[in-house]
Amino acid sequence: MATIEDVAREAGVSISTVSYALSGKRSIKETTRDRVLEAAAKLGYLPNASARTLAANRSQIFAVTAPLHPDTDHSAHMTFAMEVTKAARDLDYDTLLLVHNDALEGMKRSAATSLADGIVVLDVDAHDPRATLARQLACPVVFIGIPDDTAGLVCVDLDFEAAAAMAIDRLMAAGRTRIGLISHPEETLQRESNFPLRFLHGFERRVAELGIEHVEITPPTHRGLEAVEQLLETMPDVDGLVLNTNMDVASSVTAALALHGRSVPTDVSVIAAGVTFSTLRFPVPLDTIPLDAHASCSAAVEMLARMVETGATLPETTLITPAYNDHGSVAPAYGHATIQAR
Amino acid sequence: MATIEDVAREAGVSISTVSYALSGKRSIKETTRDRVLEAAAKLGYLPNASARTLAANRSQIFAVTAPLHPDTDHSAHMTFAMEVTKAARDLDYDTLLLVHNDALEGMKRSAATSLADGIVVLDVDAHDPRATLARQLACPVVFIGIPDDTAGLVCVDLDFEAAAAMAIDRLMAAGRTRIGLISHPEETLQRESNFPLRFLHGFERRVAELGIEHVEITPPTHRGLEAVEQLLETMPDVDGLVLNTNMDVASSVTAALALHGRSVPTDVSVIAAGVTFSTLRFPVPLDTIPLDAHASCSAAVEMLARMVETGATLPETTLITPAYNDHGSVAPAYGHATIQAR
DNA sequence: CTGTTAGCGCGTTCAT
DNA sequence: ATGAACGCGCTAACAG
Repeated sequence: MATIEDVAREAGVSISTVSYALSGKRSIKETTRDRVLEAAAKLGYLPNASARTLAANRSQIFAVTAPLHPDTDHSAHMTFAMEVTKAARDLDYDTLLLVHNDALEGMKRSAATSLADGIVVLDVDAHDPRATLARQLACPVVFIGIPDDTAGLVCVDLDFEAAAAMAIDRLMAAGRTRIGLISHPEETLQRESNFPLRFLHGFERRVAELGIEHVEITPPTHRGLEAVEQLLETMPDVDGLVLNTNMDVASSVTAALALHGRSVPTDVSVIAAGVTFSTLRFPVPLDTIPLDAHASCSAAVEMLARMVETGATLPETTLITPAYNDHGSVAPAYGHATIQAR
Repeated sequence: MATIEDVAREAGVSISTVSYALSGKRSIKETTRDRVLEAAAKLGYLPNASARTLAANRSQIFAVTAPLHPDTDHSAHMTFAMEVTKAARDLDYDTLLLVHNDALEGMKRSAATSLADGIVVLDVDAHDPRATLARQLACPVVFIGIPDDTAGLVCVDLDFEAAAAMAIDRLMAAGRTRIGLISHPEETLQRESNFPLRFLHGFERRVAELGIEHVEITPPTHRGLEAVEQLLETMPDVDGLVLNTNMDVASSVTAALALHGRSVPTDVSVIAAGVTFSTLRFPVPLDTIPLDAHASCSAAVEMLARMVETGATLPETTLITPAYNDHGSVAPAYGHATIQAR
């Protein structure tokens, strides 16, 4: 590969002129800059990554820890990893993938060896050991997801509690007063994956505030039919349903309800909330309060870059306000005046 | 962070002694080595990644290009990315994720800047532009998957043609003579994703050799029910079925068949072939010819490491022999003597 | 068996 | 506006 020296010789200038011409960190006369740029293009010059890192004390690499659990929703997982990577590239960073059994050691290693300039933590549990570690590391860390104790951490995520409340309010506004929630499987809650818990809390708080009849289902598996049957057993006259589940469950709920004589949205109005997938291709599309991976990831990555580049200290927690996408799966209850929900 | 010089001072030896004591690249007296190791541990010393890379001309990083298409099976995709990363860690390499819109440019960049020592290419198409690029790069590249033109490339993958033949032979051995194949959706074949094509070829060649009645379904969507209905329309008396699909389709096939009065394995014997998922938790587990991500990825990564470390030139194509996992979804046809299939 | 030292390629300070 | 030179932290060739 061509080195900066080759470019300097080709352009008939000194090494530092090349460096500055390319980085723009100080002004270079128009004509000489052009000559340098031309020479660099001609030689296909790209600065050696490690030399640049060593000299600048910056690797332009973020490490990403994304543990894979048996109950992990691969699709959501992949979406987040990809969105982080894309957002990072936009800011001229590459991303290093840290795997599960290497999560803690990997974080330490990439910080201690200056492999990475910053770390992105995905799929956060309530008592995530990576939170403890992050507090000890000199290296900037951003969590996409929110552990119970956020002291000294920088976290970004959808406001799941607000999303749950929003779902309930929408159903209420349509006159739905017997509301079910199908949540993530027991296994996921057991390990204290935190966003389903936060959604649950938001749900419970809002139904308590409003004094609504409700029931929560945490199915033992990721199967929609079982969940619906369990729901109907507990609350046969359910008329509003909130889904905080993966796509498999959500996509089969309408059919499962039909199997038991309930139509969507007339008998049961349904909202999918805090989900990464689109329901537009479902036989019956569902109103959705999206978990927007792009929004979370680009916000997180931008914060991380700012911490790395300016040494900024950022607010502990950034909650993303939920949005509502109406696809017609919520209808006024029989005899209920239509209320403009907003 | 502590540097190698700190360790040298702490241990009372020279810098190079520390380097050699830690790398083991030349013999050091037992007692001094111990002193060095102790000092390093005490200071929590880890060599600076970029300094090491610059000096050794080796980054211990592999780049992984894993494009995400609209029809991508996220689960399989994630599995492969993770397996590559794990296998790489086992050999002391980290992995850098290259995203789709950055695939070609990312490969060039990570090679030209010496960011990566090698590149792993996933999800290979028949006419993959990354193949052309790989031939021009000085950097070692391994394909997990096989493009049409493998000249000058190193490729590893399951022998999908043999897997298809094996599936047919098993069904034949059970006296099944009217065989259906449910393949990947049209969209996937359109973009010439190569492993479904290779499976199709293997299937077609084998049925031609044996003169078997057969039908191939490439469903427009990823839905099992439609695929089965299409199959039964074309071949109502199908008695053997090969599934080269994603998990969603495979998991719903048994129910779809039941809906149309066919039982597994009696009426229709079923084999899932070239699939990454397990069918053990299906209501009716299926005989499986697995696409073993772990096997492919660790083989590929080991080859890549060998190319990087020894400069070895490796055979173009390594096909992994398919295995057969019997779970009872293939039964002898009525009136057919049981034949020992092996 | 161990120490000395010359780079690896680039960013940046200090001169000019 | 430009150039010379130092140093980032480490590996490996060379010298003993």
